Amino acid sequence: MALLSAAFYKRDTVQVARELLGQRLVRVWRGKRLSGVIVETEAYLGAIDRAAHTWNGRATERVRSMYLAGGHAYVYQIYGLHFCLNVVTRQSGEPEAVLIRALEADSPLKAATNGPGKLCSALRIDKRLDGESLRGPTIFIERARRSLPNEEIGISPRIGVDYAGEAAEWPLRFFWRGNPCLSRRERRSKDGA
DNA sequence: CTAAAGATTGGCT
DNA sequence: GCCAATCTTTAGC
Repeated sequence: MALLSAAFYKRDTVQVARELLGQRLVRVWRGKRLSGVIVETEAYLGAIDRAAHTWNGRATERVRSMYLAGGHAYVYQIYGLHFCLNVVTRQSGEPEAVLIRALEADSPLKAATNGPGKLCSALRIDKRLDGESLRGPTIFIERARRSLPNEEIGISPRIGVDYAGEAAEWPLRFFWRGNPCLSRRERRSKDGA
């Protein structure tokens, strides 16, 4: 399977977040291949986005890898317990990223991957992978299929960013509609979440 | 230096 | 629905 190209990641963050749906995240750990298909993502839009770690131009040590060129990993620890994996987008110096929120795990992976912390635990992703290339030997993303058609992509506000004021309402969460491995169950009501 | 919160999760009422 | 776990980062003084 072909890796997603370097150019794929250097585009508009929302576009990358949508097109990552259906592609396969692969982690090579102790000679084993741990992988799953991406079914849920969120876009984080840099300085203008109060929900993003790089809001208002923040450039602290933690977020250094968000300033790398698109196609690198940004991994951070949350609540002292969990790690979250992000795909850095756009050009170097443009600190935007896509949070990977859920996977549909490939066999023989057994652990749950329906949440950003859970998928990192299942794929053995931690701070050591922060800043790594996503076209490297230990972690990469393969094209597993064509982009999903629009009607299969659900859209909602992002999860867990209530502190972000107006940005908390922005429709920047994308998910594969009806997939059983989403971090939250898809509601059938009109709000489309 | 000190304090508070967090892009979460799992367990319990 | 509510809350604690657990610790790094960040904001504030």
